[in-house]
Amino acid sequence: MPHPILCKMPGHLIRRLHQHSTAVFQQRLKAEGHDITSVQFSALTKLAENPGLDQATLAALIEYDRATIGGVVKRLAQKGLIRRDPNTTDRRAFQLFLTPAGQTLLAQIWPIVASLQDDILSHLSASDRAALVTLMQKALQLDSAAN
Amino acid sequence: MPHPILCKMPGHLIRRLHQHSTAVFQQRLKAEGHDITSVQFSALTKLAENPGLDQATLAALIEYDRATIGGVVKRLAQKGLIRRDPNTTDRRAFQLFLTPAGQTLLAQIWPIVASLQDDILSHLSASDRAALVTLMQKALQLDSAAN
DNA sequence: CCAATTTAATATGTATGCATACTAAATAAC
DNA sequence: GTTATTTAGTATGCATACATATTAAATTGG
Repeated sequence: MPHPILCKMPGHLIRRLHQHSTAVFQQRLKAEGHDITSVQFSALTKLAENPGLDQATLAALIEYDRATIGGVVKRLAQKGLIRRDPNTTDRRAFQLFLTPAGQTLLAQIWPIVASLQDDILSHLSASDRAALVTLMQKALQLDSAAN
Repeated sequence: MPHPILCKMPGHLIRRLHQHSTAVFQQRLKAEGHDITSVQFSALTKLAENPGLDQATLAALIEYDRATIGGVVKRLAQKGLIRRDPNTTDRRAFQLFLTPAGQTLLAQIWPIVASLQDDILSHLSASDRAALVTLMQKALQLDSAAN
Protein backbone atom coordinates (compact mmCIF):
# COMPACT_ATOMS: atom_id res chain seq x y z
CA MET A 1 0.00 0.00 0.00
CA PRO A 2 1.55 3.31 -1.07
CA HIS A 3 -0.04 4.89 1.95
CA PRO A 4 -0.62 8.55 2.72
CA ILE A 5 1.95 9.74 5.22
CA LEU A 6 1.25 9.98 8.91
CA CYS A 7 2.49 13.57 9.15
CA LYS A 8 0.02 14.66 6.50
CA MET A 9 -2.97 13.06 8.12
CA PRO A 10 -5.35 15.45 9.90
CA GLY A 11 -5.81 13.08 12.83
CA HIS A 12 -2.09 12.91 13.53
CA LEU A 13 -1.61 16.65 13.13
CA ILE A 14 -4.54 17.42 15.40
CA ARG A 15 -3.17 15.14 18.10
CA ARG A 16 0.23 16.80 18.02
CA LEU A 17 -1.28 20.28 17.97
CA HIS A 18 -3.37 19.40 21.00
CA GLN A 19 -0.29 18.07 22.76
CA HIS A 20 1.54 21.31 21.99
CA SER A 21 -1.42 23.44 23.05
CA THR A 22 -1.82 21.85 26.47
CA ALA A 23 1.93 21.98 27.03
CA VAL A 24 2.02 25.72 26.36
CA PHE A 25 -0.98 26.23 28.65
CA GLN A 26 0.52 24.22 31.47
CA GLN A 27 3.95 25.82 31.24
CA ARG A 28 2.67 29.38 31.10
CA LEU A 29 0.26 28.93 33.99
CA LYS A 30 2.88 27.17 36.07
CA ALA A 31 5.40 29.92 35.29
CA GLU A 32 2.92 32.45 36.65
CA GLY A 33 2.54 30.40 39.80
CA HIS A 34 -0.84 28.80 39.05
CA ASP A 35 -1.65 25.11 39.28
CA ILE A 36 -4.62 24.65 36.99
CA THR A 37 -5.26 22.68 33.81
CA SER A 38 -6.88 23.94 30.63
CA VAL A 39 -9.81 21.65 31.31
CA GLN A 40 -10.30 23.12 34.78
CA PHE A 41 -10.02 26.61 33.31
CA SER A 42 -12.78 25.93 30.79
CA ALA A 43 -15.04 24.57 33.50
CA LEU A 44 -14.41 27.58 35.75
CA THR A 45 -15.12 29.97 32.89
CA LYS A 46 -18.41 28.37 31.95
CA LEU A 47 -19.44 28.27 35.61
CA ALA A 48 -18.65 31.96 35.97
CA GLU A 49 -20.86 32.69 32.98
CA ASN A 50 -23.64 30.38 34.22
CA PRO A 51 -23.78 30.24 38.00
CA GLY A 52 -25.79 27.38 39.47
CA LEU A 53 -25.26 24.94 36.61
CA ASP A 54 -25.51 21.23 37.30
CA GLN A 55 -22.69 18.91 36.22
CA ALA A 56 -24.47 17.43 33.22
CA THR A 57 -25.27 20.82 31.70
CA LEU A 58 -21.76 22.08 32.38
CA ALA A 59 -20.35 18.99 30.69
CA ALA A 60 -22.56 19.52 27.65
CA LEU A 61 -21.49 23.17 27.34
CA ILE A 62 -17.84 22.34 26.96
CA GLU A 63 -18.23 18.89 25.43
CA TYR A 64 -16.94 16.87 28.33
CA ASP A 65 -17.90 13.35 29.10
CA ARG A 66 -20.33 12.98 32.02
CA ALA A 67 -17.95 10.61 33.78
CA THR A 68 -15.01 12.96 33.25
CA ILE A 69 -16.70 16.09 34.59
CA GLY A 70 -17.18 14.37 37.95
CA GLY A 71 -13.45 14.22 38.58
CA VAL A 72 -12.85 17.74 37.29
CA VAL A 73 -15.54 19.16 39.56
CA LYS A 74 -14.24 17.16 42.51
CA ARG A 75 -10.73 18.54 42.08
CA LEU A 76 -11.99 22.10 41.66
CA ALA A 77 -14.01 21.69 44.85
CA GLN A 78 -11.00 20.25 46.69
CA LYS A 79 -9.02 23.32 45.68
CA GLY A 80 -11.79 25.49 47.11
CA LEU A 81 -12.51 27.10 43.74
CA ILE A 82 -16.11 25.96 43.40
CA ARG A 83 -19.00 25.09 45.72
CA ARG A 84 -21.52 22.28 45.29
CA ASP A 85 -24.88 23.16 46.76
CA PRO A 86 -27.77 20.72 46.92
CA ASN A 87 -30.51 21.43 44.44
CA THR A 88 -33.81 21.71 46.25
CA THR A 89 -35.82 21.11 43.08
CA ASP A 90 -33.91 18.02 41.93
CA ARG A 91 -32.30 16.02 44.69
CA ARG A 92 -30.11 14.14 42.20
CA ALA A 93 -28.33 17.23 40.96
CA PHE A 94 -25.91 19.73 42.45
CA GLN A 95 -25.80 23.44 41.83
CA LEU A 96 -22.26 24.58 41.09
CA PHE A 97 -20.94 28.03 41.98
CA LEU A 98 -17.55 29.69 41.96
CA THR A 99 -16.30 30.55 45.42
CA PRO A 100 -14.76 34.00 46.01
CA ALA A 101 -11.38 32.27 45.69
CA GLY A 102 -12.48 30.82 42.36
CA GLN A 103 -13.60 34.21 41.12
CA THR A 104 -10.32 35.78 42.19
CA LEU A 105 -8.29 33.08 40.50
CA LEU A 106 -10.29 33.26 37.30
CA ALA A 107 -9.82 37.02 37.11
CA GLN A 108 -6.10 36.54 37.61
CA ILE A 109 -5.61 33.88 34.98
CA TRP A 110 -7.86 35.16 32.20
CA PRO A 111 -5.26 37.66 30.93
CA ILE A 112 -2.62 34.93 31.03
CA VAL A 113 -4.77 32.44 29.16
CA ALA A 114 -5.80 35.05 26.61
CA SER A 115 -2.22 36.02 25.90
CA LEU A 116 -0.90 32.47 25.60
CA GLN A 117 -3.33 31.71 22.76
CA ASP A 118 -0.98 33.44 20.34
CA ASP A 119 1.96 31.52 21.79
CA ILE A 120 0.26 28.24 20.91
CA LEU A 121 0.35 29.31 17.26
CA SER A 122 3.56 31.33 17.47
CA HIS A 123 4.82 29.99 14.16
CA LEU A 124 1.81 31.38 12.33
CA SER A 125 1.21 34.93 11.18
CA ALA A 126 -1.79 36.78 12.58
CA SER A 127 -3.79 36.14 9.43
CA ASP A 128 -2.84 32.46 9.42
CA ARG A 129 -3.91 32.18 13.05
CA ALA A 130 -7.25 33.75 12.21
CA ALA A 131 -7.66 31.44 9.24
CA LEU A 132 -6.91 28.39 11.39
CA VAL A 133 -9.45 29.44 14.00
CA THR A 134 -12.09 29.95 11.32
CA LEU A 135 -11.38 26.53 9.79
CA MET A 136 -11.55 24.79 13.15
CA GLN A 137 -14.85 26.49 13.99
CA LYS A 138 -16.19 25.42 10.63
CA ALA A 139 -14.95 21.86 11.09
CA LEU A 140 -16.71 21.73 14.47
CA GLN A 141 -19.78 23.52 13.10
CA LEU A 142 -19.59 26.15 15.81
CA ASP A 143 -21.46 29.29 14.90
CA SER A 144 -18.65 31.84 14.93
CA ALA A 145 -21.16 34.56 15.78
CA ALA A 146 -22.56 32.81 18.83
CA ASN A 147 -20.89 32.12 22.18
CA MET B 1 -12.28 41.85 31.90
CA PRO B 2 -14.13 41.90 28.56
CA HIS B 3 -12.58 38.57 27.79
CA PRO B 4 -12.13 36.84 24.48
CA ILE B 5 -14.63 34.03 24.17
CA LEU B 6 -13.75 30.42 24.91
CA CYS B 7 -15.09 29.17 21.57
CA LYS B 8 -12.78 31.53 19.69
CA MET B 9 -9.66 30.49 21.55
CA PRO B 10 -7.30 28.22 19.61
CA GLY B 11 -6.62 26.06 22.68
CA HIS B 12 -10.28 25.31 23.19
CA LEU B 13 -10.92 24.64 19.50
CA ILE B 14 -7.92 22.36 19.24
CA ARG B 15 -9.08 20.31 22.24
CA ARG B 16 -12.54 19.84 20.77
CA LEU B 17 -11.17 19.00 17.35
CA HIS B 18 -8.91 16.38 18.93
CA GLN B 19 -11.84 14.94 20.81
CA HIS B 20 -13.83 14.74 17.59
CA SER B 21 -10.90 13.25 15.70
CA THR B 22 -10.28 10.40 18.13
CA ALA B 23 -14.02 9.70 18.34
CA VAL B 24 -14.27 9.32 14.55
CA PHE B 25 -11.19 7.08 14.54
CA GLN B 26 -12.50 4.87 17.31
CA GLN B 27 -16.00 4.54 15.87
CA ARG B 28 -14.83 3.75 12.35
CA LEU B 29 -12.29 1.16 13.46
CA LYS B 30 -14.75 -0.46 15.83
CA ALA B 31 -17.40 -0.51 13.11
CA GLU B 32 -14.95 -2.43 10.92
CA GLY B 33 -14.35 -4.90 13.74
CA HIS B 34 -10.96 -3.63 14.90
CA ASP B 35 -10.01 -2.83 18.48
CA ILE B 36 -7.13 -0.41 18.14
CA THR B 37 -6.56 3.21 19.15
CA SER B 38 -5.12 5.99 17.01
CA VAL B 39 -2.08 6.04 19.27
CA GLN B 40 -1.50 2.32 18.74
CA PHE B 41 -1.97 2.79 15.01
CA SER B 42 0.71 5.49 14.87
CA ALA B 43 3.14 3.32 16.79
CA LEU B 44 2.49 0.33 14.52
CA THR B 45 2.98 2.46 11.41
CA LYS B 46 6.28 3.90 12.55
CA LEU B 47 7.49 0.46 13.57
CA ALA B 48 6.57 -0.91 10.18
CA GLU B 49 8.62 1.84 8.55
CA ASN B 50 11.54 1.36 10.96
CA PRO B 51 11.85 -2.25 12.09
CA GLY B 52 14.04 -2.83 15.13
CA LEU B 53 13.46 0.57 16.73
CA ASP B 54 13.88 0.93 20.46
CA GLN B 55 11.12 2.49 22.53
CA ALA B 56 12.80 5.83 23.07
CA THR B 57 13.40 6.42 19.36
CA LEU B 58 9.89 5.30 18.52
CA ALA B 59 8.52 7.69 21.12
CA ALA B 60 10.57 10.56 19.69
CA LEU B 61 9.34 9.86 16.15
CA ILE B 62 5.69 10.33 17.03
CA GLU B 63 6.17 12.73 19.93
CA TYR B 64 5.06 10.42 22.70
CA ASP B 65 6.21 10.66 26.25
CA ARG B 66 8.76 8.05 27.30
CA ALA B 67 6.55 6.88 30.13
CA THR B 68 3.51 6.68 27.85
CA ILE B 69 5.16 4.59 25.13
CA GLY B 70 5.84 1.85 27.66
CA GLY B 71 2.16 1.18 28.15
CA VAL B 72 1.37 1.45 24.44
CA VAL B 73 4.11 -1.05 23.57
CA LYS B 74 3.02 -3.37 26.34
CA ARG B 75 -0.56 -3.45 25.09
CA LEU B 76 0.55 -3.97 21.48
CA ALA B 77 2.72 -6.87 22.63
CA GLN B 78 -0.14 -8.34 24.66
CA LYS B 79 -2.29 -8.26 21.54
CA GLY B 80 0.47 -10.12 19.71
CA LEU B 81 0.97 -7.29 17.21
CA ILE B 82 4.60 -6.55 18.05
CA ARG B 83 7.63 -8.44 19.36
CA ARG B 84 10.24 -7.18 21.83
CA ASP B 85 13.64 -8.71 21.18
CA PRO B 86 16.62 -8.11 23.44
CA ASN B 87 19.23 -5.82 21.95
CA THR B 88 22.61 -7.55 22.02
CA THR B 89 24.50 -4.25 21.65
CA ASP B 90 22.64 -2.37 24.38
CA ARG B 91 21.25 -4.55 27.11
CA ARG B 92 19.01 -1.72 28.36
CA ALA B 93 17.06 -1.45 25.14
CA PHE B 94 14.59 -3.62 23.27
CA GLN B 95 14.30 -4.03 19.55
CA LEU B 96 10.69 -3.74 18.43
CA PHE B 97 9.30 -5.58 15.41
CA LEU B 98 5.84 -6.10 13.99
CA THR B 99 4.71 -9.71 14.16
CA PRO B 100 3.05 -11.27 11.10
CA ALA B 101 -0.26 -10.61 12.84
CA GLY B 102 0.75 -6.98 13.28
CA GLN B 103 1.67 -6.65 9.62
CA THR B 104 -1.60 -8.23 8.56
CA LEU B 105 -3.61 -5.93 10.82
CA LEU B 106 -1.76 -2.83 9.67
CA ALA B 107 -2.37 -3.68 6.04
CA GLN B 108 -6.06 -4.16 6.81
CA ILE B 109 -6.56 -0.92 8.69
CA TRP B 110 -4.48 1.47 6.60
CA PRO B 111 -7.22 1.93 3.98
CA ILE B 112 -9.75 2.49 6.75
CA VAL B 113 -7.59 5.04 8.54
CA ALA B 114 -6.76 6.81 5.29
CA SER B 115 -10.42 7.11 4.35
CA LEU B 116 -11.61 8.32 7.73
CA GLN B 117 -9.30 11.33 7.59
CA ASP B 118 -11.80 13.11 5.37
CA ASP B 119 -14.60 12.15 7.73
CA ILE B 120 -12.84 13.93 10.57
CA LEU B 121 -13.14 17.14 8.56
CA SER B 122 -16.40 16.29 6.84
CA HIS B 123 -17.76 19.80 7.27
CA LEU B 124 -14.88 21.30 5.30
CA SER B 125 -14.45 21.45 1.54
CA ALA B 126 -11.46 19.70 0.02
CA SER B 127 -9.59 22.98 -0.33
CA ASP B 128 -10.41 23.95 3.26
CA ARG B 129 -9.16 20.57 4.45
CA ALA B 130 -5.92 21.06 2.57
CA ALA B 131 -5.56 24.56 3.98
CA LEU B 132 -6.12 23.30 7.51
CA VAL B 133 -3.49 20.58 7.10
CA THR B 134 -0.99 23.12 5.78
CA LEU B 135 -1.66 25.50 8.65
CA MET B 136 -1.28 22.74 11.25
CA GLN B 137 1.99 21.60 9.70
CA LYS B 138 3.23 25.18 9.74
CA ALA B 139 2.13 25.65 13.35
CA LEU B 140 4.04 22.51 14.30
CA GLN B 141 6.98 23.43 12.09
CA LEU B 142 6.82 20.11 10.29
CA ASP B 143 8.53 20.20 6.95
CA SER B 144 5.64 19.38 4.64
CA ALA B 145 8.09 17.90 2.13
CA ALA B 146 9.70 15.49 4.57
CA ASN B 147 8.24 12.36 6.20
C1' DC C 1 -51.43 6.54 40.61
C1' DC C 2 -48.33 3.09 39.45
C1' DA C 3 -45.07 1.08 36.17
C1' DA C 4 -41.60 2.14 32.60
C1' DT C 5 -38.37 5.14 31.09
C1' DT C 6 -35.22 8.73 31.48
C1' DT C 7 -31.84 11.34 33.86
C1' DA C 8 -27.91 13.04 37.48
C1' DA C 9 -24.26 11.51 39.43
C1' DT C 10 -21.11 7.85 40.81
C1' DA C 11 -18.28 3.62 40.29
C1' DT C 12 -15.26 0.81 37.64
C1' DG C 13 -12.02 -0.32 34.16
C1' DT C 14 -9.06 0.80 30.26
C1' DA C 15 -6.03 4.04 27.66
C1' DT C 16 -3.53 8.01 26.97
C1' DG C 17 -0.38 11.93 28.72
C1' DC C 18 3.02 13.67 31.56
C1' DA C 19 5.94 14.66 35.81
C1' DT C 20 9.09 12.60 38.93
C1' DA C 21 11.89 9.16 40.70
C1' DC C 22 14.37 4.88 40.22
C1' DT C 23 17.38 0.97 38.34
C1' DA C 24 20.57 -0.68 35.29
C1' DA C 25 23.56 -0.03 31.65
C1' DA C 26 26.27 2.70 28.45
C1' DT C 27 29.14 6.74 27.58
C1' DA C 28 31.96 10.67 28.69
C1' DA C 29 35.44 12.99 31.44
C1' DC C 30 39.31 13.16 33.87
C1' DG D 1 40.39 3.03 34.17
C1' DT D 2 37.47 4.73 37.61
C1' DT D 3 34.09 8.25 38.36
C1' DA D 4 30.36 11.29 36.61
C1' DT D 5 26.92 11.84 33.54
C1' DT D 6 23.65 10.33 30.38
C1' DT D 7 20.38 7.15 28.66
C1' DA D 8 16.65 3.03 28.28
C1' DG D 9 13.13 1.43 30.43
C1' DT D 10 10.09 0.98 34.50
C1' DA D 11 7.30 2.50 38.54
C1' DT D 12 4.25 5.71 40.66
C1' DG D 13 0.94 9.22 40.87
C1' DC D 14 -2.20 12.55 39.02
C1' DA D 15 -5.39 14.29 35.32
C1' DT D 16 -8.07 13.73 31.41
C1' DA D 17 -11.20 10.77 28.33
C1' DC D 18 -14.65 7.54 27.63
C1' DA D 19 -17.38 3.05 27.82
C1' DT D 20 -20.34 0.56 30.76
C1' DA D 21 -22.92 -0.37 34.81
C1' DT D 22 -25.29 1.13 39.02
C1' DT D 23 -28.13 3.93 42.18
C1' DA D 24 -31.39 7.17 43.19
C1' DA D 25 -34.55 10.41 41.76
C1' DA D 26 -37.52 12.58 38.36
C1' DT D 27 -40.62 12.18 34.45
C1' DT D 28 -43.67 9.96 31.36
C1' DG D 29 -47.38 6.72 29.95
C1' DG D 30 -51.20 4.36 30.54
